Amino acid sequence: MAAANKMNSAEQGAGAPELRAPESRDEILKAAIKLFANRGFHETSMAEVARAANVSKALIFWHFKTKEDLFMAVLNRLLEPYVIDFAEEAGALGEVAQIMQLVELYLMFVRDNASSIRFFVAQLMRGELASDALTGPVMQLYDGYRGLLVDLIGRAQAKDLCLKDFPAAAVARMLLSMLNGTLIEMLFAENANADVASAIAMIRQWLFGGRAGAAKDAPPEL
Amino acid sequence: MAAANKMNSAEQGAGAPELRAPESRDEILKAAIKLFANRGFHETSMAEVARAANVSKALIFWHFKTKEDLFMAVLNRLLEPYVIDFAEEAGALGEVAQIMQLVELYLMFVRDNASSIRFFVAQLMRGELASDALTGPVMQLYDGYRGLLVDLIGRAQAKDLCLKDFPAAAVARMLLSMLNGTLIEMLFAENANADVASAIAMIRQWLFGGRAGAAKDAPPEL
DNA sequence: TGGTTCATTGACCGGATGGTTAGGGAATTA
DNA sequence: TAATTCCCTAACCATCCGGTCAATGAACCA
Repeated sequence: MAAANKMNSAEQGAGAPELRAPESRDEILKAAIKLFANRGFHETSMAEVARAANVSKALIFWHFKTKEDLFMAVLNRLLEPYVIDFAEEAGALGEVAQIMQLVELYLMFVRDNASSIRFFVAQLMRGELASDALTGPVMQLYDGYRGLLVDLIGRAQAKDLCLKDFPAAAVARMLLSMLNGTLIEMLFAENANADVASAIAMIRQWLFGGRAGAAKDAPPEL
Repeated sequence: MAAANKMNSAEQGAGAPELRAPESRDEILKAAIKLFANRGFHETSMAEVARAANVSKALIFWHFKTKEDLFMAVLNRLLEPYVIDFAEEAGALGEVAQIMQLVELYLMFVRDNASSIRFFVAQLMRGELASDALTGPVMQLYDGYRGLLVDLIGRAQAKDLCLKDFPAAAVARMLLSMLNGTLIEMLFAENANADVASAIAMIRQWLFGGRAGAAKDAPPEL
């Protein structure tokens, strides 16, 4: 029977579990990601996706019932790297080191996923589509991150390791504003790498300024 | 001759200098602003604009040669309040007071123009159209603001009135990141007013923390 | 061998969209 | 009054878009 030899030529790699269609579906997804990401939903036609993926338009509709289906698939594919467990990432270090590690995590994540983040923010901005399918996961991630921050900052304040002039929630909100501000700076200007280290240094100084608190046990390694 | 009685019914108000057509053009512009702002360019059809402005579609094309022409007109109209001379706004106060006034100016401006700013950011994000017509003025404004900030911070540092652990340019960049972060927080969540005062307080503490510098001569009045 | 499923396609369809055109009515001008 | 200009419209047009369909070849199954 010459078993297990379905695919025609190229290797199939680790296929997603839910689909059978060999590789065209993936080709379509890749093309759609590129097009949707830098042209948006309404500005991208199915014919363009088809052309970019070297398939017929009808095949796209065979794989995905509708254009919005395709868009949702793209969205979910792009959302995959966003499943992060921040709590797990920050080991059992001291509060100060954990906070700084979260800061670095945020910045490095932004740097490494700049293009999809730009896409998501643009998408979030104008609620045009997928407002629920996007805001859901994104907000969950965001709130988790902020929760961790508030908790850690609160504990650091209790130990007098960290700026105490404002309630932990306010400090956390401001820290997030700094991070988000740096994010959009990185998103707009393409000089990503340069000022990340500087931003980290200034945040550390702001949060733990005078205190002789925990040493710099987590070198940035950017 | 019954002079000066052209318009049919409603008062015409202060007409823009460059156009003759009585009021329909303005009606169209107003409708287009609303539609473009919260539905985007490609998602807004000329028929919709026509319906919203209570005119025929053809009239729009009589006033504006093409859809993109209309969009540019909308853009310029929305850009009008953005012609601010920051240097003039901040009078001859001390450096500290001037910096804080710039900060408040930024935040209040964002609060008062939230909707058009959201539109601009969304537009800037995805370069789909008008990338030049927008980035030009916006960047000019932004750079002017940052320039002022760098200068003032530098002078404040020289007088030992302000945080000196980092070069003025870096401090200014971080301050802008904070402001931009607060901006996007205000843009996404609609709780605008609440945390502006808090943000201002934290920025003041960050910049002029220990120093017994200039008094709070400019009450926020938010 | 013949049937069934899978993967794929070119051709087609109704609808919406940006844009045009020919014309009408009111005011101004001559 | 006649011609001209300005403002405005209904009707039209070509094009493109999302989506459907009938057909086709290849692999698998009986």
